[in-house]
Amino acid sequence: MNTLNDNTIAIVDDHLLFASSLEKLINSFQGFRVLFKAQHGLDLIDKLQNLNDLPDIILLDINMPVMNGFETLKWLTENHPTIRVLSLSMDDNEMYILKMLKEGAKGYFLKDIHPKTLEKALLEVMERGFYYSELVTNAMVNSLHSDLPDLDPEFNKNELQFIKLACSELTYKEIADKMKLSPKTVDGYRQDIFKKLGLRNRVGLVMYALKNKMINI
Amino acid sequence: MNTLNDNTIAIVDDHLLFASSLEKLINSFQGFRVLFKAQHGLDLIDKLQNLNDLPDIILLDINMPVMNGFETLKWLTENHPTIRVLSLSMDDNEMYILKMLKEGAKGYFLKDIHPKTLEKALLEVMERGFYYSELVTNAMVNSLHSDLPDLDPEFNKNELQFIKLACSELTYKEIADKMKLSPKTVDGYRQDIFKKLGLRNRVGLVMYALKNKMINI
DNA sequence: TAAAAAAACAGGAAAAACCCTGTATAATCT
DNA sequence: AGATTATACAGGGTTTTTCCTGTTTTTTTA
Repeated sequence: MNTLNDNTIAIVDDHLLFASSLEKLINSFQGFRVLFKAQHGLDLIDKLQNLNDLPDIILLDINMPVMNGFETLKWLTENHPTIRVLSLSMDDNEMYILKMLKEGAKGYFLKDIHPKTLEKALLEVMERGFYYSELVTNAMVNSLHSDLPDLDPEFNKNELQFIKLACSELTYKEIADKMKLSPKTVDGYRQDIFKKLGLRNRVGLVMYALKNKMINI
Repeated sequence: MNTLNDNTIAIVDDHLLFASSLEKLINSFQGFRVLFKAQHGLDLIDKLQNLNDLPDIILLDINMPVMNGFETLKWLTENHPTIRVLSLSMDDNEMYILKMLKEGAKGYFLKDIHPKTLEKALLEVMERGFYYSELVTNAMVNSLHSDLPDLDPEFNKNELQFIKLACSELTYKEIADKMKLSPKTVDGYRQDIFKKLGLRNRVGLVMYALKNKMINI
């Protein structure tokens, strides 16, 4: 085991138990070694800046506190475009997959894959630069013939707050009170958002917000 | 390392990568060794019946396909009450914690705990029979002064189907059509369920269903 | 099989959600 | 400064949801 020539890996995941365990697994792969672990995006940025050694590959979780996988990936492609980022999530949500690929991820895996698959993927990413599982290619193909609504619509602060409050049992009138706005204004937000996202009613909005992790359960 | 006297552990988790990694971690703990892994409850039952050796401890995930953690724990307490079951989840949802403890779990951990904590917990469970983290004791204390609605209300088939459909963009009339029932009957379901769960409106029902994993996002 | 319980269904009414169109005001740009 | 654009807000109507109180029908149980 030539430690010097090993490909180095960083793990970014808030589940310490998972990260620590995965570290052991990866260190048991020939030719790979975990350089460091981080709990979330900010932690990663901090560690990248205080270390003089960059990892070859970053395994990046999506759901994390403080700074999530999307934001982190965006930062990485801007600041360290040479590092290959593989997304490692529990969610097979197609929107997630497409969003991460669009941002420049070199692969997307579910946490239920077999260790051997991960090993193969790591090797392939080092050789070819990417690894697209069937999950990923399917998502890409599907995205071609289904016209999904706007992949990443923008919401301003008020709209975001409205969406959060709309996912509670508050009536729109109560939401308007909380936001110190007229009920009519709030109704305007609702209408704009419904049109932007192609929704029929409030339940659709709640499901949308959940799918896109705009709120936590 | 006396393999014969090691305490044995079974891991039940559908995330193969996590399970395999955790296995390596636990095998590195002194005095513990992973006997086998299962992907979900049914798989566990199968393996318990085909092996002549029972594990001392089972680490049980909650969110799993086929047979989830709640159902699995119920089966275990009925069929193998001597096995100590520790719940290992990503959700700090208080309802989850209480439900699992009520069913007889000897502990409840989040996946973001430190490996050392897990090791300590495993040791303590073997010595004292249980390990209650701060998370768990807090949940228990809170449950004393807040009168949560019915911890585990029962729903019949129609109610369950109604709840699932209510989490979509369908109107109640459309739901009634789908269920081949009168809209008034469906409205009766709604009213009963709202009262049973203390809900104000449909969004509340959607959030309830999500918190209790009655539907998937 | 008669009584009790549960499930299906109704009438009717108030509240909330939904939808369209239009105006005043504030912010931004040329 | 004047034009453009975005934001806040209104009027007013339709649909859906929510809620209350019943009756009829079916199923369960004694």
